[in-house]
Amino acid sequence: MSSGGGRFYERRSGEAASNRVSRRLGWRNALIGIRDLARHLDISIGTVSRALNDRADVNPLTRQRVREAAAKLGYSPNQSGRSLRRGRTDLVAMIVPSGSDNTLINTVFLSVLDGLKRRLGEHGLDLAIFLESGSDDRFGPVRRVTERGLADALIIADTEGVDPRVDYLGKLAKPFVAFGRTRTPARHAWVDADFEAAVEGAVERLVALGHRRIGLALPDLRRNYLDLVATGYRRAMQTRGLPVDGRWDIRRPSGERGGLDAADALLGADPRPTAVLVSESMHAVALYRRLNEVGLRPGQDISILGLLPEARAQYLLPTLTTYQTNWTEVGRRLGDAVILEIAKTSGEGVSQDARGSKAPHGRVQFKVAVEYRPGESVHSLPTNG
Amino acid sequence: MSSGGGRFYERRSGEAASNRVSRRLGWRNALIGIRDLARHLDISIGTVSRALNDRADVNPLTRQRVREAAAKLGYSPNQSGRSLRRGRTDLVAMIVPSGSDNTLINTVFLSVLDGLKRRLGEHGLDLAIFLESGSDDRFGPVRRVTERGLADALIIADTEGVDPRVDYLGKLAKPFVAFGRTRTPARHAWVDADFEAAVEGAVERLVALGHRRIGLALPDLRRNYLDLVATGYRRAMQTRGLPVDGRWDIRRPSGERGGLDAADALLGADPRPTAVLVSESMHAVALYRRLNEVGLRPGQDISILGLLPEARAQYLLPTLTTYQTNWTEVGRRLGDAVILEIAKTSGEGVSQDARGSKAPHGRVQFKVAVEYRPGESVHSLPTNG
DNA sequence: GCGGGCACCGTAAACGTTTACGACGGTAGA
DNA sequence: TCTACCGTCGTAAACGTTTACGGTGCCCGC
Repeated sequence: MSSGGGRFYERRSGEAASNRVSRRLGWRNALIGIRDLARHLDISIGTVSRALNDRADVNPLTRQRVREAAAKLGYSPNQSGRSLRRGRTDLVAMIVPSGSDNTLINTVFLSVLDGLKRRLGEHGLDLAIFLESGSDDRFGPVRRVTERGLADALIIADTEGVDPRVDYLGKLAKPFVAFGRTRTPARHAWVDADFEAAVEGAVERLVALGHRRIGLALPDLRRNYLDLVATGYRRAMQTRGLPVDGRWDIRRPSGERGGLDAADALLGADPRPTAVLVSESMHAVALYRRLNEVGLRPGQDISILGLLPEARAQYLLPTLTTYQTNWTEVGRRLGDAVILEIAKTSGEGVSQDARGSKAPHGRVQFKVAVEYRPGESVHSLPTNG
Repeated sequence: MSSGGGRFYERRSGEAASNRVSRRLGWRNALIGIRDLARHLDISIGTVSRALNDRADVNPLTRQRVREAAAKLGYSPNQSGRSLRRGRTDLVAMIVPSGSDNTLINTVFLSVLDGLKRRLGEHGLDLAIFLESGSDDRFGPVRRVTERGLADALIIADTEGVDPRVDYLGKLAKPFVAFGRTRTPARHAWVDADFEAAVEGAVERLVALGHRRIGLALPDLRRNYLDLVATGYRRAMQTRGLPVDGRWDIRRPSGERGGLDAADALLGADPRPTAVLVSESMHAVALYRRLNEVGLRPGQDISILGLLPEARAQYLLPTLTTYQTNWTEVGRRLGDAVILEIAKTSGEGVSQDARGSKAPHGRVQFKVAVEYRPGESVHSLPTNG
């Protein structure tokens, strides 16, 4: 019964099927296909497929037999065949900028991936990473993935204020989620950190400690979240009637060199700020270094407050006070949003006439909370400062 | 001519083909298939495929026409169909451990990815990331990828001394490259950093500065490269007739807590080492912190030398002297190795009888060089120390 | 005893490509 | 003029799966 001669429907093309497995190229121990499994069980491949896909019209006993045989022989459906037939790949593509310039994604990548991958896995989705080849062409991977049908949905990271990728994907009605907001008028799904809350909280906290001259040093990259931070900062200052001075509100190139420039600018300002908000790790490092050189101590002579992705705050001494985000949570939210987007479009396609009761049309737009992480780099001023 | 009525071979199934595009689920603006392109050009799909795949037996003029039409209509072959037919997916899977525990891969991930992705891209390969679900099951993703035929080759990261994944993949003759060596007797392809050279160079340099009591603090993770560092350290010490003391040669848990433990152990040893090698960022941070607390200064009272992945050495003050690796180069080497492995197995399958002249059977086994990055955390001892 | 319905399962047609094979027309050599 | 050959292209069969459809028994109720 286990490997006896088959029934008519398999003998018909027996001579071809017998060596079909061994004909697969490049495999010493060839993988087993659904045909092999069906032959082994003396059952049609249709039934095998239905059994494994938990369809209703299959004998529970048969289902059990098929399951056990599949486990024993190590059968698992070939993804290419399945994708071709079902029209979806069970793959989610994440588009990330390449290079080691200090962008947001670069510092928090693995944490986000962790939460994201876990959430996707619960829904049978895999994750593929596509790197952009440089800052020049942010468009190639997105087009490649959509045109070749490589993935069911995309996640685009490191969004800019106007990001051609969201227009493209929106026009194609391809499911996607942006990791970071944009200023695009069309509503699209995104997940982001609550930068406004971070900068508002930072200013509030410093003001409570007696600071009035608060500076802000940002990298001069074209990223939407940097604009959010900048405008949030100005609003927080103006709301409290605090001076907004162009000499304290600066943008310098990314990396250590730019950080040193920023430090020089801030320390050279007259009057100079008593506290500085930074958003990039290397800027913080450079600032510490300059302060050290001129004999000033963070948290004693001047306050430094890290704004966002600073998981590396602990490397600095004295410890950097910072607002951080739970990036794993961001990953999970991204996963949820992607799953929802996929469900929405596939649902629309299936029940196109039942348009009244279609899935909720709202798009996930979620700001993940920031949390205050006290360090040693903030000090209080005399109240009559 | 552009969109006129077709020839007989397309009219035959015209009524079915006419709405084939619109039947694809979930797409508002449906993608274009090879059939659409062929109909548009009034050419058979076989010729279109041959033209796009640069086969010889197609009129150069036709090839040109097809190319232009494909570009104009934005056609790109569907990857599922192509994979199914050709038996390969043009995808390389990289298996990485999840979690944010401080493993090697975690600190250098994006840099490696950068070089790797670029090299793969040159050969038309894409990269997918698969995260392991935890430290318990390092096996699931590997099996999933191979059984479902998700990728043409795998890269497994963070190898252990005996790694079941290499046995499994070796037995299946599935192309793979290990990011990190193993102690498996069977020869397999790997790319790794030259840890031996790093530790040898570190000891040599410290000895030249007059140090004799040199300590080593490693995380107690089960990773092969840590064993390499440990044995390399002992050999380097013994070769020079230097004492190897169990109190200076310690393993502590990963992370800051373990680093503080390590610092306490090293500083409490009597006599205590005058120099310490560390391999993990958080250990270095913790060591700095403890030294700071007890009033000792790195590079003045004790030498600290970072061994490997410390791209974050610049965050510490005084700067951490370190041996670093060009991780982008590692990524490139990984890419080369993967490409070679793929070529080898597919070549074997095609010309199986021409076994005498098969592709070179050697496997890439490459140690990427380490380079010395001077910092401020190393000092010299009086020669009669 | 017969018809209807149900549970289960086999059949075959897709999905979008690639590619072995053969066909056709034209050219050159005998 | 016939044959051989070459360049070019259409035909159709794969690749491995899913799924609509129909068919076979069987039971139940009339």
